[in-house]
Amino acid sequence: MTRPIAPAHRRPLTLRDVSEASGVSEMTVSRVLRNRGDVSDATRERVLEAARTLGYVPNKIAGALASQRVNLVAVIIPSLSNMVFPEVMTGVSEVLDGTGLQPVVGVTNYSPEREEAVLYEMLSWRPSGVILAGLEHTAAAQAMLKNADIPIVEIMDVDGTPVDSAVGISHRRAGRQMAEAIIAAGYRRIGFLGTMMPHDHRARKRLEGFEEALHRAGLSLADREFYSGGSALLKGREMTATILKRTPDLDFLYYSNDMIGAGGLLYCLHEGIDVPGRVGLAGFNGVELLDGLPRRLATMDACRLQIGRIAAEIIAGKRPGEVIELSPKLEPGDTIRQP
Amino acid sequence: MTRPIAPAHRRPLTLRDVSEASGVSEMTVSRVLRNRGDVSDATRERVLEAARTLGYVPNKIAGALASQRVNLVAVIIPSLSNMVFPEVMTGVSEVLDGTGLQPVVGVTNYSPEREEAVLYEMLSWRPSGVILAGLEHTAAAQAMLKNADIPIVEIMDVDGTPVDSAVGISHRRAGRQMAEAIIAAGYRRIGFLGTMMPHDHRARKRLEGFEEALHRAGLSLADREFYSGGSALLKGREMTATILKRTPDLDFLYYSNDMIGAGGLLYCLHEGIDVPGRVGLAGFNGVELLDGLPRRLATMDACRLQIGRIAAEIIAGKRPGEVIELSPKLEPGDTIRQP
DNA sequence: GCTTGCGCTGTTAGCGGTAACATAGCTCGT
DNA sequence: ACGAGCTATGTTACCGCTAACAGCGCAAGC
Repeated sequence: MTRPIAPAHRRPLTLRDVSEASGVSEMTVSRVLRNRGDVSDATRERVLEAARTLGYVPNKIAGALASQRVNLVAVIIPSLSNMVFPEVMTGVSEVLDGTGLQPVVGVTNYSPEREEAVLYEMLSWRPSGVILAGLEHTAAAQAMLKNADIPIVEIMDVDGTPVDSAVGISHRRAGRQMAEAIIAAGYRRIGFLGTMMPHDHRARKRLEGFEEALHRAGLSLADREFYSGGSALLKGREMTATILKRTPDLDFLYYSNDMIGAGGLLYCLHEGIDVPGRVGLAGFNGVELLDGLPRRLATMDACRLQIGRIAAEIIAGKRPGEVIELSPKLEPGDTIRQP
Repeated sequence: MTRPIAPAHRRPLTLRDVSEASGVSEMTVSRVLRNRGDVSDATRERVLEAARTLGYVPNKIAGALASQRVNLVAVIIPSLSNMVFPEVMTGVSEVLDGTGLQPVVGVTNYSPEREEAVLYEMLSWRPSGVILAGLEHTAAAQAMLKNADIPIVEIMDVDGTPVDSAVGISHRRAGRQMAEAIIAAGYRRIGFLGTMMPHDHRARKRLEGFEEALHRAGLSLADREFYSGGSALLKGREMTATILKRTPDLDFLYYSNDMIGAGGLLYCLHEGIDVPGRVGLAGFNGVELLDGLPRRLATMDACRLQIGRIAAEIIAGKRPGEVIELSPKLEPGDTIRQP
């Protein structure tokens, strides 16, 4: 391993080094590097040249402390591995890119305690704003958010009371709408398949809305099956086999996410089960993956990209903070009978 | 909403506020909050109590400047949306979790210029280490890395010269091994399907190794098909249709990643093509998704979790820096004839 | 010629912590 | 009884940068 080529005992470069190398004051160097204030072209060139040849990288820690400004936006999400949050991040980045603000991601793995810890850590860097998933947080986290005195945007969900702003969809309503569509299509023996995560409040709310609509129609869930961990596609396959064996007369399966729904779809196709005639299927999220499946799974778009964009716009001050409810679109695909 | 105990026109809280509230010096407060040095239990309690009721969150900016220590590790990767880097991140987090170090993710979208910009931004926060994907960087990025005087780990690939340490697999060798297995299984009319990204050096190296092994066996690629953007699963499906129409006598399809490979597999199954009898298939990466497919796609594990772990161990100083080549395991699955 | 105003550059005083050292009050051994 | 050796706490001097203001030289105005 070659330790970098450089004077053995290098002191890290500072503005002073650049200032000495270019024969101007540190302040002038600072102005040049930040493009702030008037500097003559000649001086500017000399400074840039010196900075470049020295390989100077400004110290944002010192800069932030002195200016009381930090160009960071904390983005706190439950997981990176389920295709939904990366898309939110895309939206956030798109908008933040032009503003000089920089997203910093923290992952909680659906643990409220971890969320609290990540939030504490992030706030200690004094970011310009916080975007975080969900409306449910520990009391301490809520208190920190309220105290922070920066824009806070809670995303994905609007069923609850935000600390400051919120952008998302109503998962209760989403569940309700899907149930209504299923009932309208004539299905009656309906099963639910989902995760067991106690802290996935959005999945919970969808299920609540779903059951509520069923009850209103005089129906109730005929069976349900839960999982945790593992390959979602595989789990979807397995759970579908299990639930259909246990309750053979089910005529619809509602999955809490598209990935397990896709597994279920592949299972049914493989088993030669008539979809959507004998059994109808629906998932949730509208992930891109579904486009490649042999048949298009019914699903509901969660507006992820747009949520990311709007949240970032609020943080960037391009838009007033408030509660913004987006309307997910039901995409019937090919796995739900047309009534 | 209960406004926490705090004045309307709140000045941000500092150590001084806590020190005044608890009647000790700022230094003592600092010691308590960092668990450093001796503090009597009575004082500690008083300070913690004061900090808690005030809702004080330490300012790491000031702390880092004063102590010249930053507990951040920059992790710079090309993309979050392809299932491979999230797994690397998992490995990194697992190891870093116990160390007080914190990963900060930057995404480059496979653009060298963006990588350079992200690196500059990250280095300006003076992290304790850098983990970044690949061995190919702009000259300026290389220079920054060399100058940074912190541990640098380049991950995923070992075919080239690292700045400092490297952990990964040889993609040339991986391509070669897959070709050898395919040839040994008796396939002769081999096609390649992959991305068009000019900056995906690892995919490029795999293809080079693959073709090299073919040539050595007196063969060459019978056809090839490229794509960019869109749903990988769908693209895999479409490209497979295209290439098989154009060159109907192909008896093997080598995909540059598992996602398009899965699309191809679904297409073949749907078309009733005998896999692996009439056509064999193989992908690359060993993504979890494949577990749920109707048939297991042949692939090669890229050791992503382990790469993340080892890289983090090097940064955390638990392991000497060096070039570490891992050996990917060929998983023949069900889509390659057994010789 | 002397002021006025502008363009450019420098000086001073922190930002909110922490390292390093200083000090006050003890307990002890002898 | 007294200094050594603790423990618990305070003091001082920065860390590297920027806000705010001060100053200088020079062209234009009168």
